[in-house]
Amino acid sequence: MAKKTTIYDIAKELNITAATVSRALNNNPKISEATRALVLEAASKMNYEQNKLALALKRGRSHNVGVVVPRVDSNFFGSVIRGIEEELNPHGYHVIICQTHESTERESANIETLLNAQVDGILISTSYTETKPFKKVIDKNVPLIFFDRKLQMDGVSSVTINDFEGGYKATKHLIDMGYKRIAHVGGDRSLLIYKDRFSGYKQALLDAGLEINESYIIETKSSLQNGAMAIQSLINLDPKPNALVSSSDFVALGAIQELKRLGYNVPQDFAVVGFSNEPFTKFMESTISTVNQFPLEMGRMTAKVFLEQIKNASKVKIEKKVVLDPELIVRDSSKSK
Amino acid sequence: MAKKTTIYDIAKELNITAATVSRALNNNPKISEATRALVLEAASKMNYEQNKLALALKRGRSHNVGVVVPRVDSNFFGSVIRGIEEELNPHGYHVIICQTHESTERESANIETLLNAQVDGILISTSYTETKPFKKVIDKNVPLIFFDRKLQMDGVSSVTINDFEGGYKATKHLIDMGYKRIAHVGGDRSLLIYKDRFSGYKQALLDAGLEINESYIIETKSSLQNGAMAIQSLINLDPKPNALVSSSDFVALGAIQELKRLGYNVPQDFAVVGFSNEPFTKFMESTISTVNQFPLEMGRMTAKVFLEQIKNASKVKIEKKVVLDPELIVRDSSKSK
DNA sequence: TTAGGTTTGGTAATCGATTGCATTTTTGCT
DNA sequence: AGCAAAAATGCAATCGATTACCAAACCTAA
Repeated sequence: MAKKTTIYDIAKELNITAATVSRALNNNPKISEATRALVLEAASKMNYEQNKLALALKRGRSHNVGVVVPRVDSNFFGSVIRGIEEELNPHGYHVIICQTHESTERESANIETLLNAQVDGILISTSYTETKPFKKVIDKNVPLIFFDRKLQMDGVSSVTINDFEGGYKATKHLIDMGYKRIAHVGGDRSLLIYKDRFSGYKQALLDAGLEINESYIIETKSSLQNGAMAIQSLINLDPKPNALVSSSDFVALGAIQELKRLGYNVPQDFAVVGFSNEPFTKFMESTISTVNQFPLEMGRMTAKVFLEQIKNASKVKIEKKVVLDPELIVRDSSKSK
Repeated sequence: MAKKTTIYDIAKELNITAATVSRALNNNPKISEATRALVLEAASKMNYEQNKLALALKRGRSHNVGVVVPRVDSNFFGSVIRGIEEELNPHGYHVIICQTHESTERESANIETLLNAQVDGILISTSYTETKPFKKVIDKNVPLIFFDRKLQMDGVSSVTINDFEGGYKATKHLIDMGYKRIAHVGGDRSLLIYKDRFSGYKQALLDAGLEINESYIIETKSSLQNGAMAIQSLINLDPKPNALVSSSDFVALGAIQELKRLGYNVPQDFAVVGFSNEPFTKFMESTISTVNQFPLEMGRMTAKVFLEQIKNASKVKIEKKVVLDPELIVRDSSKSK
């Protein structure tokens, strides 16, 4: 039940004022070495520790930053958070995590609570498609940074990967391997990341002089089951596709499993490329080609952009767009025809 | 740059005192309905929001809890954190995450910073084997709860799974399937979880009247590579084992891959059971038997124990040990002989 | 000796909210 | 109308630290 010692306790002990104690502890040059030594000794003897809450109230900075993600139990977001943490901790910042489960209501609620917890910044991978909910953050002058799933807002920085390039590379790779009837199974295209990956897919086809077959294009949520279902409908088309670019590793895996169940050989009869480089894609017996989004780097970079923004708080608002380059990882599921 | 409005601003606006405003906002019955209405209206008009920092300083409670884990980018800890979050958020608590990377120095540093960030509790999966670093937390009267990787400390609650039972069930399952020469590849046994899993393994053998072969027992860190290496050494023994219980899914996978590379059939020639139910274990073409630790429930339960502890803060210290029952999940890697 | 400069340390306001106690206003009752 | 009880609000301290401004004490040089 040790009552915490404050600078007042130390002051009383030494018959000086709290102001002196504070200055001594903060290496203020207006304090003589003699008293400083006394204070430091008393402080350590009394197990003094600065109360960060009081400091935060005085300074108006909590040294906490909020991170909002759809979920924390996926490798991608887990790694991003890890990157953010590793970059921010050494600077004395703590990371407060919130999950939205892709619900915009929850996302709003999370932002709300983070704001009045007085966080020094909000790093978010949003599920919103409109900027309205973020106006308030801007108004309060709280640094806001998007990562992965961003929105286009003036004066707001973001760290993303080039999703267009990711979609393009994956598709071009399949084309280069000789596949010509390439399907696309992607996520909700009202989200920029999915829209961009899709655009990359289309562009790659166009650049190769291949035509875009609307019936080859499926929009669905990321899950094994939806991957299987996608195959079921694609396989009935005439001519049926012989390759698939997905914006999700889970869809890719579901598709591969279904293809095998139906007796197709992957990649000979049907090639598949996923997206995100989830761990299981390289653990499979027959590994899955995918696109690496460098989540650790994304997290680190997001944190760096935040720190930069904090430093220049007084100056003009800066808008920084960092776009990481995705890496195509070719594995068994698309290796040869 | 909207300067935040405080209760003083509202007070000035209405020509009353801040005390009245505070009471009105807190539904204190000493305030007349008339003024309360006025205050509420002014508050919403002026976009008032309570400054939690000031509140925290006054109350001595920050409504933040610290969660310390080896890492956040694994499915197991990610899920535990998710469970904690989901349970704690509705009660107004925020979760501050720290990673230790299994380093005890980092763990100490994390505890230190959490303490002077004035967290209301620390939930931790420790890498320590001694209780000394936690004395300070106890002294400061900050609720401390261990989960998964715990230490035995008087008056400290914990939420774990029955690791002994997990090891026992996995081993007994292999025995029931007819395997008699069962090896064990586990983690550092100075950590309780690994020691217990190992004990379960031994007990299952003893109960079945099988003898314990010391050369079948390997202690190593969790990784694919170490799994492969374990197989390399086990396979040279005479008589060579024909099954393996591991305390890690990664070791199990590494072992399976190496076995296949060497031409063995899994599970006919050699059965394998892992531990933790990592996602990839069920995504593989040939799935991996494992032990489910119910991480989401573990997280939720840990949070509940914390909330309970907070509520009874004034009363005697309570020590609550929650032990979840692990579930053996039988899959391809051990299904038949 | 004295005006003026340096050190060193103290005083008191501030950050934003809560709350025990005192005071004022209102109400109710005779 | 008079007055005690009840209701509504104000005053000021508190949580723990920082810091602008002020005030001693000491020193220096003419």
